[in-house]
Amino acid sequence: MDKLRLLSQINLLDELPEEELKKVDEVTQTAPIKKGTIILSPTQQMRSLFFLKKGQVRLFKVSSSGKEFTVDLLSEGNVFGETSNFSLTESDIYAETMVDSFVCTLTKERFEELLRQNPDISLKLITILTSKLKEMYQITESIAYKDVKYRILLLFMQLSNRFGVRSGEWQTVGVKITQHDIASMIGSSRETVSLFLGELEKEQVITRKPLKINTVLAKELYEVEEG
DNA sequence: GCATTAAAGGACT
DNA sequence: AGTCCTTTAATGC
Repeated sequence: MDKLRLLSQINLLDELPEEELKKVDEVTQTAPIKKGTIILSPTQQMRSLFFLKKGQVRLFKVSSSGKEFTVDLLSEGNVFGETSNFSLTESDIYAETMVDSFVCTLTKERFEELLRQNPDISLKLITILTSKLKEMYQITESIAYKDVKYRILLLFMQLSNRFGVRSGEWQTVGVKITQHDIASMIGSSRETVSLFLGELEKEQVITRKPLKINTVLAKELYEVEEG
């Protein structure tokens, strides 16, 4: 596995010149991690940041009654805790690999050093965090005021914009996701998600295998329900 | 309008 | 074969 090439695929780092990339490479360690592994939990806090080189990771919280709320999905090229660990507060967040993955670790100190030396990376990090914040605002608002069908569409639009591939009016969602995952991201239940996915498929707003969303039809549905 | 429960079928390893 | 994922229907808030 070409470590350097994988590093250059980290979206935060892709603007780094080669020599800087090599420096980063020297202070990081890459490890293969099997699907379903908890790599971060409230009880085993790490003082490092993670670069997800390959695979998919889910960040989630667990309520006192044992229910999971998924905060974020991460795909190849993402850094975490972009959203959790890097903020000073120790948070009760779990990170679990959803597929077999390659994760590389970087100490917080090294990462901060990297930011100081490369203002462009800092700016890019702000951009990433800002757009994530915007997404979270949308999701929380939709949980307060919108129905489940709307929330599913909103989620798909967000995932699709971040991870998907566009071809005309159709966009792939771009991540491997179960109905339980969806439910845990929009504050719903698996069964209800199943019901509405069925409806959305009949209405031809989405397709499954592969999971795609028709952005035009989705937007129409937004407007109807916003009125 | 949706969660919950239950029950059963399908898919993955 | 066993676990995980999905679907469907009934019930009640």
